[in-house]
Amino acid sequence: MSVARLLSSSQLNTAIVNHLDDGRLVDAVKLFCSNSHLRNTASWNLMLAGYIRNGRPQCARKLFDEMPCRDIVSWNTILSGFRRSGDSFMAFQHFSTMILSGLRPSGVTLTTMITIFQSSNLLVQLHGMAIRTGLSLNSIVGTALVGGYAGLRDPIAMFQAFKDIPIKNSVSWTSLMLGYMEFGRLNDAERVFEAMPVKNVVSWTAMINGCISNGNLNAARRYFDQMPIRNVITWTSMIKGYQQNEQQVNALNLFAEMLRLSSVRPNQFTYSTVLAACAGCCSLLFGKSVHGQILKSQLLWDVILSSSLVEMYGKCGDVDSATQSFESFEIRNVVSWNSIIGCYARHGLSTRALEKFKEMIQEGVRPDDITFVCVLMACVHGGLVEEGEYYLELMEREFCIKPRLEHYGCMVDLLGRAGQIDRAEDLIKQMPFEPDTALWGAFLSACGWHLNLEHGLWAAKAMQRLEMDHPAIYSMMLRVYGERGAWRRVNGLKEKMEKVVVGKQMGLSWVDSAAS
DNA sequence: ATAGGGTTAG
Repeated sequence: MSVARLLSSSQLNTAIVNHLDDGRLVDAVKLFCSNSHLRNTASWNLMLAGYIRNGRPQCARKLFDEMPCRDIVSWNTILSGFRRSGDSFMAFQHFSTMILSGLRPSGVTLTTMITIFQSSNLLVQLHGMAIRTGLSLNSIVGTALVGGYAGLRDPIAMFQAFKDIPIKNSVSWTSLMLGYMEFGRLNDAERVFEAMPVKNVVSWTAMINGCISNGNLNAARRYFDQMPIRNVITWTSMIKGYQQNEQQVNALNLFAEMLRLSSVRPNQFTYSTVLAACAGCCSLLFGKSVHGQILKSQLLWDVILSSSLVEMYGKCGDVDSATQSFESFEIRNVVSWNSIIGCYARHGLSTRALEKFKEMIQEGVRPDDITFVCVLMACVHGGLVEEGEYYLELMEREFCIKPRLEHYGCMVDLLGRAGQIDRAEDLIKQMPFEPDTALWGAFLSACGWHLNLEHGLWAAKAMQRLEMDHPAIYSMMLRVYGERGAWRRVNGLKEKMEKVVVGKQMGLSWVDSAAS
């Protein structure tokens, strides 16, 4: 760093801005500290914003408390910091202090507060304050109110807030459209979109995402094809739309089309979506090629992108590459750990999965509910009944995670496979959830495997009452009756099977389908 | 210097 002598406040501030824009927070701090004689309020505000932009809310607060004098920008900046860190209580407290100190809120203040307290009753108070101070005439404040009332699930107030915006631009229109999308009112959203005088890429993309979140993939694709200009966010949204609707091949085709026919280049967001699509259809070939593309593109491996890669290799059955990827990334979080533990669990490497879990705890990463699904899955595949019971108890006692239906499902599977049908049934009876089809299926398979007619029938009847169906019902019964030589009942069941299961997905293996 | 609309993982 050069040590040129700074002569004025504006020189100091320009130098701070340059450092912050280059992401050199430390240098900005040094400059700020070593030039205390040149500091003005703007210098303090710049540092405040710098800390917040770099995700250091605690430093920002300390600086804010030490400031000799605070102007409206200082208050607005610290409020935006509380928004970033999701601390609405502190935001409210500081806002009150500011008002009580006699400082008048600006449009920025109200906009920030509105976005923090959208979907809270405080919104109405803020709206009132905006009207009293005349700040509701500010288009940005008005647009924030539209989003706020959407969050409050009040379509009438939302539309009124929109009408009250004196000069509506495409941001205001898009907010209104998104509001209707959130209400599931696709027709109203489309009407607003049609009426929008100027549409840009963002409005089009918002429209596409709205269609997707309302489950209308075809409409989304129509808008996608219709729009004049698509950017990387548009492409990623559409690809993600296919991916989350289990249309992995369409997702991958669209990605290929993006590379081939457009000049838009993928980013981290695109790649993590595409990797999820590869994982979803177990396409190791495509996944490896995407991995190569990412390496060539020199993109940064953020924690999301890297865990998508681990997940892709894990789901595509390449355990070694999953391991290698996981170990090679410095930044890891719960999701990355879950991906690798889940990978080992799925592939029957129970010991390795449980070792990874212990390693994760040692590294101080806090497990979540999904971690324990993976851990229990590992116990199921290894037949580790005692370990499973231990972890089920551990998750609640040590980590305050209440077992969900999925965890109970694993336990039923675990006990059932071990032949402890009675205990599995006890667990079903005492758990605080209604069993789903998957859980009954696991239980029934266990009954079939262990020739336990009594419990199997109990489960089959329960499923019938709930109008659930599962191939395991029939295979269990076939097994049980067949084993007992009750061939007449087997034949009856086969007829029933044909009636009930025809047209639905049967539990046929590839060999069965080829044989028939 | 601070504010409003669109994208990512299990």
